[in-house]
Amino acid sequence: MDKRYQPQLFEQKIYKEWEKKGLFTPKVDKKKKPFTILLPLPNASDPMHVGHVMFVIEDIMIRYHKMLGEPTLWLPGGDHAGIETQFVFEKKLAKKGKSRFDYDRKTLYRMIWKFVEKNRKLNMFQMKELGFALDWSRYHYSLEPKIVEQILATFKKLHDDNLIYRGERIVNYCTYCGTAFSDLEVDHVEKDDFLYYLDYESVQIATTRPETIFADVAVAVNPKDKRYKKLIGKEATIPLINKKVKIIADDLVEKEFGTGALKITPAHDALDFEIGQKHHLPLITCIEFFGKMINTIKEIDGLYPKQARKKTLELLERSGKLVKTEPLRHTIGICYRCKNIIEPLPTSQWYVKTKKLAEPVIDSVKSGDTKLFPPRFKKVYLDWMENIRDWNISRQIVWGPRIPAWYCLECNPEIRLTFISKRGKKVKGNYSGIFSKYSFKEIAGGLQELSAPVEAEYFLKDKGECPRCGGSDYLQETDTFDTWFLSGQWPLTTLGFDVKNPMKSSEDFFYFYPTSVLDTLWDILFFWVGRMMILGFYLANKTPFELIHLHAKVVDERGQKMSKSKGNVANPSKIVEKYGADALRMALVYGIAPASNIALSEKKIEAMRNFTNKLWNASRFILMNLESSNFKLQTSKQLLKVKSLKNKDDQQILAGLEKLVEEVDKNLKKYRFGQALEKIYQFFWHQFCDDYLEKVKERRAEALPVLLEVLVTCLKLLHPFAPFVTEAIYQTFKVKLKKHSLFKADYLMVSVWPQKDSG
RNA sequence: GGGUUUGUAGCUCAGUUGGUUAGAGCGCACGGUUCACAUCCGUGAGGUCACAGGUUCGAGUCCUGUCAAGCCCACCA
Repeated sequence: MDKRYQPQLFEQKIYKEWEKKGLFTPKVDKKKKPFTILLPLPNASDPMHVGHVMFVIEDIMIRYHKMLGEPTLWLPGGDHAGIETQFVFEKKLAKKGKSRFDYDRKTLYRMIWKFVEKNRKLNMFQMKELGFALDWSRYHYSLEPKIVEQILATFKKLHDDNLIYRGERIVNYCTYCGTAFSDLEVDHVEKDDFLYYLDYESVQIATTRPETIFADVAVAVNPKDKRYKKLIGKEATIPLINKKVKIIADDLVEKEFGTGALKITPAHDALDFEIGQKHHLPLITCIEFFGKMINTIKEIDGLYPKQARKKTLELLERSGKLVKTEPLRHTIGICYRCKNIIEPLPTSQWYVKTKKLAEPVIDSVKSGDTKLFPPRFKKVYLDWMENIRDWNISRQIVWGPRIPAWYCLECNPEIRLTFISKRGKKVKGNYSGIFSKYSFKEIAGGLQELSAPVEAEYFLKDKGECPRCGGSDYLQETDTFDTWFLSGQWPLTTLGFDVKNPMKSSEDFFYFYPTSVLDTLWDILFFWVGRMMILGFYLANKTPFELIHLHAKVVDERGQKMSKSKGNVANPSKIVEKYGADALRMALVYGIAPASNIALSEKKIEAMRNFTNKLWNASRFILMNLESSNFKLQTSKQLLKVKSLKNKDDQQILAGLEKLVEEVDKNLKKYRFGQALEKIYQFFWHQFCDDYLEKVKERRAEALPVLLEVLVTCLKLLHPFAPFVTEAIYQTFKVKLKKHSLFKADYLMVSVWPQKDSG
């Protein structure tokens, strides 16, 4: 053995061997209950970052259960990650001076596909690099045909069950990304802004968005507000355009805020939209989808809202309608991806009715059929489920499967189309306005986007003709599915569930579903876990997992979240290269409490690297003694039964070992991985090396059985945390002690977990 | 506004159901090259466990309040 442990010499070699021997693939034994975890599928848009290394917690559980002799499956996958990926790709395009608008959707899709394939392979390599005991023979990708086929069937089923509808309402629209977002995808930030008091003649209103006055359709006051009682039903006048609107009463209006009178702009504010619906007010738009002003006045039209605000204020001031300006700190919604301000806009989107679907989920969590760890998340999870809103599943991007609905253009002439013509010219307009100039083939070939009015008729099956008029000029919806619609069915699709005919699902499904543990970052508890449960119950009538285990976020030394923009993202491959995978793995686990943030520092990784070296050298010491003594290497009969040893030190260390086994076991069962590792570290380094090993130097030969017993037991306990170095040492010993009972298993990875009474 | 978590050594954090002198890693001080390891070994300094009350024979650990920080949720224009 070398003087130092050099991970580079062993890691890849050992991983390949494990893989070759099929150790990652569970042996299905119907008499035994399997232990199953689905890997939270990494986004194929990006290489993995250090946060992903937290999957090591899953690896620890998997390896532990494998050593307990359970059929153990850890199923890997890759996610096409719709918006995320398209966003990353568009940034790449931008560097080349291009944008998504330069390509028709087929071309763009193909380009992204190619880009993603590269990253998918990189992701797989990185997971192997970290030693993850994933069953690669069951790997799935969210865009593979079988998976997509299933999720389309789910859409159909939801539709047949009347749980899908199209709705026109205010959505969170990012004019930069060009798509709507669900409420979950909107970040909120505090911003110092101003509150402007405007003179509407009969009444004064206060607003932060003076540029939207052109789309006002009413002014609302609280019915209990004495100041305005007399004005209800009267009129107010919008400045600059001198338009008269009604003053209405609604208790959603806060009396205390501003003047207590609220201008109602249903097209550009969610609250206003709600009030507008209630009072049957019209919808006037003054900001279009690319973020520019329309339907205003000639000084403003065509400007972006920011400039428009400035200009509007200027004009208001000049006309004496700007009464006063107050500073105001409030929160605004921004796009979680590009950080631009979210524009609430009215659009038609596809929704899933979620209220009913959430009921069995709530029951399951309440009754404890599905548990959460740490348990404190139960409350917030239930809270979200109980107040769930309908789920907008449509996204206006190309990257992902399109919603399987078709529109006949003849039957829906008001459909708005955007496409690139044969001559490479971008064309926009309603079908009714352009059908005479462009053939259907030309439109379909260069199609970028279509936008159908909410009342448009669609059909679900691509039959070859419109079921209504029999025509063949129809186009598929260009909206794609929200990524979570696909990954929300991950436990079902990857295990071979058959949506159309559940009884015909694959054997894997019946054996492994529900899975044992779902471990993930709490960031996506609602995004992902919530949807998986909803769809799991809806389709399979069972929870997808028995336990939801939430792990922590990795932050830098100063407690800052790792993000690219901060430039503090650590590259796991680089760390592995420098310190070894085991060191990185242990650095993320050692001394952490469940679901609290983890500050990763280079010092800590170094400390863990030193620990792997300590293991290595203690082993080297034992091996050297083994070789220099008269120890018969090939037989186990020569060994004394460790239990019969009389020496006090021996007894003490063995008692300590027994206690350690018990404690590690207890901690692992309670998901206290940090504690478990700390216990092993302390025992091995200080009790075993510093103390016992030093003491027995004078009677090495005699102590050999004890040394071996303690070493192998520690290797086993440590294996889930540091699989490589432990396996490397085990193999080194195995070569010398082939027949020894401690080295029966071909690989430490599949050896038997230490039992309490084994000493 | 509602919810939730955290506040323990210079730094990053453990401390499981309340039980003897409160722990680790890193850092710091001093001392060690002997045949496992300088990625090492030994010795040591350093904490009124945020603050104030309470329960208890006994509290870092349970309860109440205060202060501070973080996170999540929410339609304050």
